[in-house]
Amino acid sequence: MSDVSERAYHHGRLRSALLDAAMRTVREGGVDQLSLRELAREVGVSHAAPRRHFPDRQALLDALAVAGFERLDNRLRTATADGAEDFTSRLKATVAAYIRFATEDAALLELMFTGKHRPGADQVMAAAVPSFTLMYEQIAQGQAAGELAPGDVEQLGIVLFATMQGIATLINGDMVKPELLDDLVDRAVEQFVRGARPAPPEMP
Amino acid sequence: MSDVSERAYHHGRLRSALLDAAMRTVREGGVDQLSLRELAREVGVSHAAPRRHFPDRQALLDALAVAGFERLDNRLRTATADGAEDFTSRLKATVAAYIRFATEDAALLELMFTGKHRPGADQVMAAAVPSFTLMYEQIAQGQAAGELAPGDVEQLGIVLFATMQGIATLINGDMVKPELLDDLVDRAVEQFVRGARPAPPEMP
DNA sequence: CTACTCTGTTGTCAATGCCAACATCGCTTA
DNA sequence: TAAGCGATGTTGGCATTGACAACAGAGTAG
Repeated sequence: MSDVSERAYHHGRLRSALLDAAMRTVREGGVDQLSLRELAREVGVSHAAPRRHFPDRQALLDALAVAGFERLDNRLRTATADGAEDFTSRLKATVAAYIRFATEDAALLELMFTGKHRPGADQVMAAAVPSFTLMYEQIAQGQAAGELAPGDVEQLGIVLFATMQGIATLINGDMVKPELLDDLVDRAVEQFVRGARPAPPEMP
Repeated sequence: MSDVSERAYHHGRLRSALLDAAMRTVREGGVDQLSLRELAREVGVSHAAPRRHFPDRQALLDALAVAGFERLDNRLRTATADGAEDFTSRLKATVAAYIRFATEDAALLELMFTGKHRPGADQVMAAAVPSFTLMYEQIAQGQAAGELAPGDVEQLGIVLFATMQGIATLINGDMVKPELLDDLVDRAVEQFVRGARPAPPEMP
């Protein structure tokens, strides 16, 4: 308790302060921009202080990635919860939320998925699980509602997730004109649903 | 003319030698591993020599990305050409080739798509065009063959490309078990084709 | 032969990540 | 309460790196 901060020869909140500052830097300037020493300066500690909380730079990046996945998961879940009851609409809401996150926090997303997690980044992988699970759940619901054909939920979910991630990468990498984005998302979802829906179309 | 190298106070092939060595390093150790000075040492020139060919580190990375896209495009085209005549099979061959490239050269792929291209990386973007075009062509052929419904070729192609790229990212990021890969690719393609095929199924 | 331009070399600088030795705070325990 | 101790910061230092400036060799054109 005490947002007085500023003082405290032991700072008290160094770890989270570092994470906050790092998050800001990464969002603004990208991962390469991030320097432990500069970070220490911003927070007002000595250049070796961060070492007590993050053994090396990579550890900080991993922690950032984990935090990123938590934020992403929150975004996805609220978007999903707020979405319409209609299956496809809700799915679109989820995907749209993902893409929004991805474009707003491009550098963070890159950090999250990029192979920068050296072995031992189990935490990073684990942090991604909830969001994957959310996709699986949505797929399962779609199947239960008869909108999707029954089948391996995981595989389907991964394909959908991959498509989202891929679109984000393409947009962030300037390989696709941003104007196309909205249509692209709609189309991708529709196309996904159409490709996975039950076989027999109709029979009036 | 003269693979003698070793001598030549002016080396003669410095630029391509640097690119080769850099490509090797990136493939083996990742982008972060790449150091201009180390590179110069490997090639046997002074630490400032690379500067004559690449103004800064980023320029080297961009050049590497361009070279990467060229390699990717070659792989895709030979795979496509060698593929069966059947539309779906050929598409699968293309996608499989993409994924193979992506998993074998994970670090390179990352370099290619990652937003590391600061403004002015028109070359990088341009280098990606041929591969996108290949996808568009395939889509168009599928439509001509009646396997896909007519519609915007670009949007469809981008969705497919994104799906490939996304799967690659997920695999390279260890977010998906490698055992799933083959099934995943097959499923993704089939699902794509099913989702984009002409509406009226049959009418006996 | 001279001047000019590539291409490569030497020397230097500031910044960075990591490490070791030292300092300080707060909590535990006798 | 006081000694002790571990967690948290600090100072100083080292090797590496990317970038830059000044210089040198080598080929070329006049």
